[in-house]
Amino acid sequence: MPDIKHFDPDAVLETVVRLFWREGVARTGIQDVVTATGLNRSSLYATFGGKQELYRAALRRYVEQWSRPAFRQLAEDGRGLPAIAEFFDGLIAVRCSGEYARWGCMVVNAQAGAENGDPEVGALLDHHHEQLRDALHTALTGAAAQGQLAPGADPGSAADVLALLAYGVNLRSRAGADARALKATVATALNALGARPAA
Amino acid sequence: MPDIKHFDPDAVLETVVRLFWREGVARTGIQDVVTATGLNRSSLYATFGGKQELYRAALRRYVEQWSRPAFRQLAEDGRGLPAIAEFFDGLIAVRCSGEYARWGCMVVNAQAGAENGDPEVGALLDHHHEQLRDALHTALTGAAAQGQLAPGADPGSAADVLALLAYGVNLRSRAGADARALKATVATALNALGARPAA
DNA sequence: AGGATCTTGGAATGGTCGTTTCAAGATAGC
DNA sequence: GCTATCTTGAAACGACCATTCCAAGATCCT
Repeated sequence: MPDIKHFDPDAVLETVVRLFWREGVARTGIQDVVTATGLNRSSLYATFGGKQELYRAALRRYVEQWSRPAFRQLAEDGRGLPAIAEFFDGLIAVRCSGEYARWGCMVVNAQAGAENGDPEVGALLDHHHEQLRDALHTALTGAAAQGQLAPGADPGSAADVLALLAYGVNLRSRAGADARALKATVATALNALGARPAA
Repeated sequence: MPDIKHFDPDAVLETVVRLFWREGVARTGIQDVVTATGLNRSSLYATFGGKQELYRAALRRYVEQWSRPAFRQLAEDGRGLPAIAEFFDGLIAVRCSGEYARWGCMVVNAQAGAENGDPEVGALLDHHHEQLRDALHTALTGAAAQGQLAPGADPGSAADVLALLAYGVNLRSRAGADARALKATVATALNALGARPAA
């Protein structure tokens, strides 16, 4: 009976993610979405609802597609500090080179851009932070169990430090920070956490 | 011959700083500025120019009034790590309590909000980062001279770490992070940098 | 094939944006 | 007090904003 959609909503949302991620929600108009996706306003509104709903969907997709896999891999990698180093290496690589260079982290961008007021977005930001911290905490607990941490170092506190450090990386990368400099900075932090009495 | 201004441009700019700081430039309309300052559009445009120029002026004033004094005090305090701890304590206090609680840092907000494209704003962000890093570097050099750092720790690299940490504090505070948690996190980082072989 | 039901295209909506314009008001020198 | 020069108030500007509406087109079921 009914007609069927003449486009792939998932592919459209992917395009929308990139728009909001790179430009921010404030600087992206519906006209920009229409132009970038190729579909028209009617289909857009019928499929996703208004702009804010579309932004929320894009933010959810970003977390699902980018943050979650990275967090999962970090938490499931049992090597300890090397796993954390690899996590940051991957982060810096995405942030400073390739297609998404200088785009920063869409979640971090949302956090500072005052683009909220939307309670659902706020909750997502908090949840994202918790997930990051938990993944780091898991990896650091493994590191401690393998004797990779300085004696007396608390994995929980160290996870907090590294989470804030990750935010710093995301922020500075959007401003065009150098990948090598960021890597060196992260290495210094990891080294400090892992420092122990000279044997 | 001419008439004289019927208001104090400096007081007006102070009001504008608070508006842009708290709400962000995207969510603040000229009408909001007019309402908050009490003066009308003609005087606004005649005195400051357009919105972007007004935002730049407000950003400059913020750096001058908030960042610069804090950086100066940090750099001129010769105590080393205690000076850095006090810097972060003051930062967290402003970010989490009092009139400016949950406002974040106006410069950091500008960085993530993608509110640039304006090269002058971009240059200001870079300059701000450099100033923060330099102040931390100076304080850390003093700390190293007093034997407060872990052996082999490089003040330059440590300054990079703490600068990114400060960005993290500014970001999370805007999302409502707890002051005590932030203090504990900073303490962990400082302790890690200062850790040395058990004597 | 017929008809019900959804999608699509494109114009149109009211609202808000930043900015401009211009007459009226205020000041300082003559 | 008169005039030149700036400031102030308030209305008005065109452009863009997110959103809605409706006729036309496409699809599936019977």
